[in-house]
Amino acid sequence: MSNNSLSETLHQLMHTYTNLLLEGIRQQGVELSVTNIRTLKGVCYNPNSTALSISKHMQRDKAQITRALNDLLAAELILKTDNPLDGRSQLLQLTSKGEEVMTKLDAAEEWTRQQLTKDLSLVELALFFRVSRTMIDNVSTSKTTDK
Amino acid sequence: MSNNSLSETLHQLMHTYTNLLLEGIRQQGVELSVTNIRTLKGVCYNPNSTALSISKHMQRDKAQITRALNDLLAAELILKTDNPLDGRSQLLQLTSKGEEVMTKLDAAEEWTRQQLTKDLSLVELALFFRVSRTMIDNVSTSKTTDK
DNA sequence: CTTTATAGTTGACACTATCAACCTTATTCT
DNA sequence: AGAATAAGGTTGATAGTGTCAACTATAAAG
Repeated sequence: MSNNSLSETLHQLMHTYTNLLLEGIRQQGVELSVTNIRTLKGVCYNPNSTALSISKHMQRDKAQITRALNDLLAAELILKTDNPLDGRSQLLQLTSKGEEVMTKLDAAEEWTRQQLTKDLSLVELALFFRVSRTMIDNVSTSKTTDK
Repeated sequence: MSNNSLSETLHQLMHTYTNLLLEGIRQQGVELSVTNIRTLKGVCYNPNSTALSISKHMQRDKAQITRALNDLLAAELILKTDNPLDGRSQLLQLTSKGEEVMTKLDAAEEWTRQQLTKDLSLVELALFFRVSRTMIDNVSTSKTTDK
């Protein structure tokens, strides 16, 4: 319980969330790491995604994306097809197996959300999201403008 | 920016926070990892702390604490003294150098908090903390009771 | 048609988290 | 007291995460 600093609160919240999410994912019989799951979600929700578009979208390192995509390819959850508009890149899409897994992941994520937020009103939750977004934007906007 | 799920929001918030905190810490001329910093804070804010008390307090693995304490010892930020009440454990305390570093860390953390929350009212922030705490407790209490 | 930029891959490294095995000291039980 | 068991702490191993730099290949600009 301990410290009430922003730092400790965020660390504990993240730790709690991640473990609970993994538990939900395992319950669904899926064996992917959180990073790979996020990447899969990226492919799912971004039409005509490429490795770079996902990297930018999630603000994560290209290298990490490459490796995650390799894992997803090996698990036959996604497909790469040559990008007709650019010989350097490939377009990404889910396989039908990937779609199935996404359904399970959505269920796991929803289950996790319910566990975490069971005592919270919609208003509280909405404000939580809004505050979180404000914090993120407070930093990332100033970062992108001065570069 | 992308997905509004709880998952993505938390990941982005954590990513933003951690990087900004590290930036603040580096500005203060401190070269410690976030884990070591949290451990140092644990020693600082828990009187008569031992490795185990810190481990429990922060809900982190014993092994991780041992290694963090070794780093802090090597950096001469903490001292171990034999626990007169239990020959298996040692009591931990900050050295004067450790106190100095803690002062810098507090400044860095405060700077980070200000950056992140500059557009937020005290009421919003308090609610954010309360909601976070509720989420953490929603899970950790049910975990500890059914074990 | 050379220079420069972009998409993606690979290697290396630091940090974080978790588990199991182990050693030493305390505690409990008989 | 002595054996069994538990608790504090250390170590090794392994998986996952995040970041940087170097590199290949294509594309775009001059």
